[in-house]
Amino acid sequence: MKQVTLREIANKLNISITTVSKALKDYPDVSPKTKSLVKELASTLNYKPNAFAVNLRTRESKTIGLIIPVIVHHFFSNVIKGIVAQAEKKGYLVIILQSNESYELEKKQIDLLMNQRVDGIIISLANGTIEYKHLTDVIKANTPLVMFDKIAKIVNCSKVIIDDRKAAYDATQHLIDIGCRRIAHFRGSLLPQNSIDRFLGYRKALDDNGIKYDPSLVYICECDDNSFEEGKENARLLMQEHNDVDGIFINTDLVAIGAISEFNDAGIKIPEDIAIVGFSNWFMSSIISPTLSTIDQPGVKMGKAAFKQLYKEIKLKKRNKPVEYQQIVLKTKLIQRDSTKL
Amino acid sequence: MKQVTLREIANKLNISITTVSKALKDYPDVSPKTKSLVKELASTLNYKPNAFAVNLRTRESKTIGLIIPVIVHHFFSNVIKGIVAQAEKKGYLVIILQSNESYELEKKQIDLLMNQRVDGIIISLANGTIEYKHLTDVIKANTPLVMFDKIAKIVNCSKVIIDDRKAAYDATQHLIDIGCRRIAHFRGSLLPQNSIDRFLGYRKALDDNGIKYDPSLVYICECDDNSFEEGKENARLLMQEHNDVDGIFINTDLVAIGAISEFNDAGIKIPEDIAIVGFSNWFMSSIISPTLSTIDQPGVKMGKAAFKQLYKEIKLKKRNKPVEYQQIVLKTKLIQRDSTKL
DNA sequence: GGTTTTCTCGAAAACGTTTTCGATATTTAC
DNA sequence: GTAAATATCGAAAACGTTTTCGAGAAAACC
Repeated sequence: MKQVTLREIANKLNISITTVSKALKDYPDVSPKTKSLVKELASTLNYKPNAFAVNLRTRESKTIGLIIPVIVHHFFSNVIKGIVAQAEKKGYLVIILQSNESYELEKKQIDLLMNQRVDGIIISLANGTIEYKHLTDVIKANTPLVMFDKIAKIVNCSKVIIDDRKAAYDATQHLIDIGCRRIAHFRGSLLPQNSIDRFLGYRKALDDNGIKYDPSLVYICECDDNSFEEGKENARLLMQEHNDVDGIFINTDLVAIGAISEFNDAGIKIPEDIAIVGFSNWFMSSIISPTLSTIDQPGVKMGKAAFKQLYKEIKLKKRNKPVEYQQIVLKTKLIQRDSTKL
Repeated sequence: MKQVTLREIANKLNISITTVSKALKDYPDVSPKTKSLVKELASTLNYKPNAFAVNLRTRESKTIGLIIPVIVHHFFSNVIKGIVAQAEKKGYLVIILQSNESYELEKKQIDLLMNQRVDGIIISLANGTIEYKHLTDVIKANTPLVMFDKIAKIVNCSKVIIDDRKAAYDATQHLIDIGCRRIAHFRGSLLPQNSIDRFLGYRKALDDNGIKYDPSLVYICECDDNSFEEGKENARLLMQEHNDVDGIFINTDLVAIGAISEFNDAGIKIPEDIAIVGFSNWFMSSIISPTLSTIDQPGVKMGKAAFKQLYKEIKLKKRNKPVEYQQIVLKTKLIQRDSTKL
């Protein structure tokens, strides 16, 4: 039941702790004979180095922290999957925390992770986060930090994102390409940069095609737990207020699916009466009827890229080499399905 | 940039490290005066205890491990959320690993967590897991272990589950109650105990109501990534082979939604022609048309319960008190929606 | 006044590992 | 044969904390 230590092995072989340690790590100044003796005994005794001691001595824990706004979310859970998988490959473990979109919680969690002395932190910001001292503190403490998706441009660190503006532009352009001229937009809440950028992409596409921007065609939804209902609600409003709309670019697939459901019930034909493009390529969008055109937002890839960057910075920092922060922009692509097949 | 240590505080105040440590932890044998001096300096210097050193000394890391088959899954991500939230309340952090339904990976991950010396482990088994030595090893090593949902009955440890058999019984009974007499079952793959139990509950309900069990009415699906397609496929087969069926109990909501989609396309009316009950109460089941009756499987609650039990055992173990393993069975409930409203 | 109790404090060991540096023994070179 | 190079090992410090145990001083008791 007692754990096996270097000392134990050393005693049994009548050699020093030093030599045992070196033998196990293949130091050149240990003879092949003792090396094999040590290794054999270590494996029969099932020796496992005490991580606590190793951490203390080497000042690293082979552990990183991950803070995300919500865990139960198709995009974020894909990111988690990507990070965890990539980290495991490199021998790193991932501690997960959920900020619940709360700035206060996020601050506490950064603190928790720093106290735990994780080797690095990956974070996607809460909507409520508008100050960044807790993040710059991380950087000051020389702990690698990578932000993804919901980032703060001002903070000087590596970032992994998609080009929300371009993606939204593509989506809107697609609607225009198939003949839509009166295009509405269901956008996310005002705060996060992502929904602002998507809105800007939408406007830009209109401008570039000589379509006048009409603010009354933009509907806001909070995109929280009842996104589906918000989609229905906005669809209802839209039908009342603007029966001339022939296309909608919608911030999120779930909202789009709500809208589709409402239009289906109201007997409005998709895409003949109204064409729809969603965002994120949630797997339900290929299942709903009609299937939903959308922008593919590569969650797993994003997670992997975020960890890879963090890993690089951890390694550089360890060798006291300068790190240069990267802004990695992953490609999105439009996936055309029935909701825009005219 | 350098980290503040007890020694530093001690030197600045010309007292011993011991006294500083004691002062910060409110030991009774430190005078109020020095206590306040120490605390004040500690806070102005922004002292944070070195977790590595604390871990080494106290032999605990305030960290637990969690192994699940898949992260991107509505039920499991809810469990993660529950565990992470509850753990954070008690000052514990959670390391997450995904076994990918692979026994080999699961073994390695158990090893990883044990080497990391987590204070406890929560696990939901991979389908591929049929030997349990890696789990009994955990228990032998005196590390608290709690299994949930996909458990191994033989392994002697605490478990958090639902009564799959009863839940399936209730679902089937509900179909019978609303008048169904020829009831099919789309079950999960043969391996995991859960899908066996659900099948048994289905049979029992038939028996108790004097309905003859017909094996040809049971369809198998693997319930992996293309569950939706499996639901459609099974629905197609069912229509060909048994056009007299008037009700189906389906292992998983996503499969059920696939089936609904196929029936909708084929012009078969739900619930008039066929009534359907799903399983797990995925939020889409209240959104699909018609809305899907289902069994509510409380993921967040399960996560919380699992952590609470683990926490108890960690505390007991710390005091060298005997722990008695619990089998916690959470209540499920049938949620009636349109797919069974005749 | 002497003894006991109470208050404060600190020395030191311990947790288990890593790594530096020097010591000894052995080999090689000439 | 001696000198230099190489091969093999171990002592010891260090990482930063926690906790036991005892010491000394001050207060309380008789």
